[in-house]
Amino acid sequence: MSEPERRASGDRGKSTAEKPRLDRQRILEAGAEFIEQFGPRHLTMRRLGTELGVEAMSLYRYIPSRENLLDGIVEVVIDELYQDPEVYAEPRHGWQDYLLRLAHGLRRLALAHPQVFPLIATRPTEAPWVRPPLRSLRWVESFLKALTSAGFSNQAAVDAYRAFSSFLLGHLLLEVAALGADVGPVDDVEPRPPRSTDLDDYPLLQRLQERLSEDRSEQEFEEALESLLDRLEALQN
Amino acid sequence: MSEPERRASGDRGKSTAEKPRLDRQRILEAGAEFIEQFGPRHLTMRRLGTELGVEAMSLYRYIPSRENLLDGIVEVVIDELYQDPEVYAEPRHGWQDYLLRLAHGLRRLALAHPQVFPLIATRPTEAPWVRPPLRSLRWVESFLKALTSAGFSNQAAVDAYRAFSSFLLGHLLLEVAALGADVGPVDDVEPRPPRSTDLDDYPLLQRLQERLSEDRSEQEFEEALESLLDRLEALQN
DNA sequence: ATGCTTAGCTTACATCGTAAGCCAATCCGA
DNA sequence: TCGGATTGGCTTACGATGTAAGCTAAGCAT
Repeated sequence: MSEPERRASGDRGKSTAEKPRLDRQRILEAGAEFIEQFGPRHLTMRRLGTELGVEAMSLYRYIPSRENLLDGIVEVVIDELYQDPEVYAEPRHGWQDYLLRLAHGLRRLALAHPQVFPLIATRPTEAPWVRPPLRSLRWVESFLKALTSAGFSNQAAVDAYRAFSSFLLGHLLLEVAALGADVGPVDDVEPRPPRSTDLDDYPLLQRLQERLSEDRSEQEFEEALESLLDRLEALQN
Repeated sequence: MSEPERRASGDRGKSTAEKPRLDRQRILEAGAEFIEQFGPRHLTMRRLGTELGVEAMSLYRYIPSRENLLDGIVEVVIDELYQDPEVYAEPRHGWQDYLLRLAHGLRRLALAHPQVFPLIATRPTEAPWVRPPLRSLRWVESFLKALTSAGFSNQAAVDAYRAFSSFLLGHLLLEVAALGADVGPVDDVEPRPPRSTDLDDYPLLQRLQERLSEDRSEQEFEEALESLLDRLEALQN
């Protein structure tokens, strides 16, 4: 009424626009920020709406559901790992260097987003053999490539991927929990129907899918346990 | 009206009573069972009520809130570890034996309750230095006693506790997730105000509380990472 | 008998996710 | 220039949820 037309004049958006228009990316980023500030539990459609100066239902033009919103937020945050110059950079100095960078990158990510990290760590992944927190097909492919091309057998590379995931998950989840993050059941999700993924862009994944799907949890557990005991032995006395 | 008095006659309850009366324990057990069957996401006060043949609000006479209900369920399930004869039994054959039993006991527990385990793993603990999944004061005390009396220094015992927790959490959480359990944010919780706990019964905890509260995540991470890399090196070629 | 206590029920409310439909502003082809 | 189509956000509405408040009937002790 009183306000002279807001979002005025023909110059579309780009200018000083105090209300830059809604779009999926903006929503996801706002969501990530919101969670970091208040914890996932407080992220509701209505609150995120008001945060963006908009009604809750407006979000649904860009986001099909709250579940999908959370998935999107996780993706957005994970994507930072690609922008991390310390991590991205072809494995120049051997696989150990690669794994070190990756581990440190993920730790940095977790510490930078302690509230989002539990989502990264516990939300179902797009395929059952993709394990958090290294939860994108791209990273799995990258991981397997680094190891196999360093002389690991396929099986060994897969085993390494699993061991690496378990290690990161356990340590980082406990570390952010200690920071007071809302680790605890954040939000419940139905086990997802395995969205049959397109592996065209991921040759290694395609080739190793079978092996990746095998259940070797028992052996993995026993081996890691034994190795842990060895390590602890060194602490004795 | 028509029904001739149910829960009849003076013989109080013990008999054939098809409606055995409500009490906290019974509610928690029903809750655990319910979660195991349908996943935590579907556990609502009303549904648990009907499960017990009772209105939702009746539960509140025994349970202050849903949060507390989940806590109780976790406790009930964890308590099974004490009943496990493979685990409980004073550390007869040295600390390694003790840790092996404990690890296997927890794994058994996780596999027996894949839907509850994520709660065990991610719900906030009663003190910040109690780390899931070994999340009861009793177990921490027991753990520290086993190690210190086997010659570990206090610091070493604490370090061992942390390494052990991370190991179990990572491996077991991923293992039950692979079983299709609702790992993903199950239910969100406010970080709990550290309920100042009574440590009178736990002399070691009392003595080591300071050390247990120190933040050594960086070192722990680096050491475990290095050890993991060593282990993976053996897989190469 | 009388009043107290107990255990479960009824009602009510705020908040949530989201389905359905509305409406004004913009865009586009004539 | 215009008039329909499209777009983007809003309004309303519904069922589910956790839980506060108060009720009531059965059993108890006096």
